[in-house]
Amino acid sequence: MPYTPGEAAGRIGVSIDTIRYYEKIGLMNGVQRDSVGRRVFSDHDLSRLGLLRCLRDSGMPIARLRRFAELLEEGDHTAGQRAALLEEHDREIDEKVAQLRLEQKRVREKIEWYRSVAEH
Amino acid sequence: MPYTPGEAAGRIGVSIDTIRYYEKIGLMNGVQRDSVGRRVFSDHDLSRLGLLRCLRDSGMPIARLRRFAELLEEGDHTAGQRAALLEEHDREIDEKVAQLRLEQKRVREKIEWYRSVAEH
DNA sequence: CTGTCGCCTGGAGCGCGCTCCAGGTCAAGC
DNA sequence: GCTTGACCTGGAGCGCGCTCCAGGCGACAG
Repeated sequence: MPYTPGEAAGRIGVSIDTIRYYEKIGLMNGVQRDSVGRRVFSDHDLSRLGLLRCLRDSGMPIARLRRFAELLEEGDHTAGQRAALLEEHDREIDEKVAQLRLEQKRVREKIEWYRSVAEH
Repeated sequence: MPYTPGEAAGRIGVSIDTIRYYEKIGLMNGVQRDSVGRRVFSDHDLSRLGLLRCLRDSGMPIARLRRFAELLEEGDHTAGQRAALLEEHDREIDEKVAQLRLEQKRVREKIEWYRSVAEH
C-alpha cells in the first residue's frame, strides 16, 4: 500500500527525477512524507502518476496536464470537467492516429517505388 | 518548375528557416542557386523536401533522416537500402499507433468513470 | 534615388521535458 | 563506528528541432 520513490518510479516506469519534477510543477500535489522527509506514495498516488504518464505518453503537453491536476485538486465536483478534458484528448489521439496513417500510406508508396527500382 | 524558397516553404508547409536548417545539416544537398546566391527549388527538390517532412512528422528523428539523405546522395543503387529504412519506419508507425490505441483505451475508461461520478 | 521586399549568412536563443549535479540527511549492515 | 545506499533540495544543464536575429545584398515600385 505505501511505496518508496524508487518503487513508485519502477512500477510506473518513470525516473525518480521525473516524479520530483512532476511534484515541482504541481502535477503531484499531496504526496505524503515520512518523518525524515522522504516521499511515501499511496496506491492512489500511483494511479494518479500512472494516468499522468499515460496522458503524457499519448501526447498531452505539460500545460494541459497541469490543468488536469488543478481539476483533481478541486475535488469531485470537477469530474465532469475532467471528463471533458479527457474527451478532447481522446479526439486528439484519433486525429494523431489518422495523421500517422496518412503519412504511413505515403511511406508505403515510396517503399513500393524503391522496391520496383531496386529489382532493376 | 522552379520555385523560390518562399514558394517551396509554402507548398510543403514548412518555414524558410526550416529549409535552411535542413540544408545546413545535410538533408537537402544539391539545391541549385541563382546568379546572386538565392536557392532555386526544382520539383524534384520539393518532392524530396515533402518526403523528409512526412518522415519527420511521422516521428523519424533527424539522425535517421540524415542516414536516409546519405542514401539518396549515393544514387540509385541504394534504393533497396532506402526501402529497408522506410520499412522499419513503417513498422515503427504501426507500433506507435498501437501504443496510442492502448493509451486511448485507458483514457476512455477514465472518461467513463468520471462520467459516472459526475451524474452524482 | 529611395524605399521595401525577399532572400542571404553565421550564430545565438528558445521551448519542452526532462536529467544531472553538488552537497546533505538518515538507516541498516558489517 | 563506518560505509553504503536510498533519498532529499535547489538549481544548472541538456538534446531535439527548430526559430530568431543582425547585418547585408540585389531587384523592382513609386
